[in-house]
Amino acid sequence: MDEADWLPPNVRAAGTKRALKKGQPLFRAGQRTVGLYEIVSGRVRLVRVDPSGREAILHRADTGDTMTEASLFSPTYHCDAIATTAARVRLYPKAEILAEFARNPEAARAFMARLAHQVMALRMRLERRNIHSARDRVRHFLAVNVGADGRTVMLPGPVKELAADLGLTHEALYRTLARMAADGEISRLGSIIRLARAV
Amino acid sequence: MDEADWLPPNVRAAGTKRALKKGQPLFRAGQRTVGLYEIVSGRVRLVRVDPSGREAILHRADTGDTMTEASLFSPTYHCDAIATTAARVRLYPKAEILAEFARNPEAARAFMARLAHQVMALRMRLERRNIHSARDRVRHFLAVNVGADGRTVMLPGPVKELAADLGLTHEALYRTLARMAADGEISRLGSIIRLARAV
DNA sequence: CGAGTGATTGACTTAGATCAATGACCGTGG
DNA sequence: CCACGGTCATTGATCTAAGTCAATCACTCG
Repeated sequence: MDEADWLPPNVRAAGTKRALKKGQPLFRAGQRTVGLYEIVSGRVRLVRVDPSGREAILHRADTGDTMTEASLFSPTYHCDAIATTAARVRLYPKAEILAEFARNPEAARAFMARLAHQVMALRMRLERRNIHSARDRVRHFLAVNVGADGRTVMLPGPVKELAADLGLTHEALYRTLARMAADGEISRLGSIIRLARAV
Repeated sequence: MDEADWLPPNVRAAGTKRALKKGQPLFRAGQRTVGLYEIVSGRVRLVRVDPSGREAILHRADTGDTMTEASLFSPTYHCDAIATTAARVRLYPKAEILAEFARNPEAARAFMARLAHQVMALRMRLERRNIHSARDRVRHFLAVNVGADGRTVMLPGPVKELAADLGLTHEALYRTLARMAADGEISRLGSIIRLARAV
């Protein structure tokens, strides 16, 4: 279930662990790239620091995520990585990975497939963010995530997390769900949402 | 400058063109996947249609974009593609592409690099959408897109397009830029924005 | 020249952010 | 075994930034 499942065993084996204290940098812009990182625990942010010292967050990687995929194809980092919380990370060395891709086309294929799926998923989330109304954003999420029966959606985590994913405050999401339930559009059983497929 | 520049010549050569009328489907969910599409002109949307018949847009591909990268690794489509406007597309056949990847590691590498960069860019745009304030969203965009001098940002297109990218109405963006200029935070010369690096 | 598009600004409205409070639940350390 | 601190879930009240509607001007293109 891990994000790094797709890695071939010998690359996995070459992984090395490292612990970070909160606020500690993992790497800095300009340094030579070393490989693919997997967040074992904690959270790491990728930031670009502008000359005036302010941070612009490029990405937040959470427990289980991988990051710096693009750095495999670039000699140096273009942003800083800083531990947002205390964190443990695993590094899969660039040389190992690229060598494995060269000698094992199946590994390359798996990586490509993984990246392509990420692109697809990210585009979809971005598209969802183009929807202004909270309710329609929720509808979009539900439509895309219905189970095989076409009526049931299992929330992957707490509602608060979903709210962040949708780009809403948790309050706004609670209210929206409450209103949708009141209108009979959905019904809720904890983290299971059932659509009223009448319409 | 094309989105499909990275394609090796023999795959490019295998491309076949097709014209679509507005509203015409390019493919439907469930059909066998055929390859990578490049939009030569016009616009195509990827949609999932829920049982009640409403569309949830997964992605909008514009002139110059490529789409269906993930379909290279899946036997069937999981959404419909429909021409939003009259459009011309070029299809690079899946078999050609995968064969090329197998025989030419450099092509595979280029594709991986491309996907990895897309993932990075998409994550960043998503991160930007997490910023609620219009002004901070603009600041994020500027910080990430400053030129080498650290002060100048060239807008890639019309302001309206940027607004869409930022997830703002164009009015909101015009106003935000006007206010930032009034406050002396930036100055504008047409599509060139210069930051006042004082702070 | 007129149609179409981008740029810009004004007035008004509203959806969602913010601030705040409460109850349920859960692990855990004394 | 239970009290306490933490997080999630939920709802209320208030405020404001951004959306919506609308108008004007400049510009380009056939």
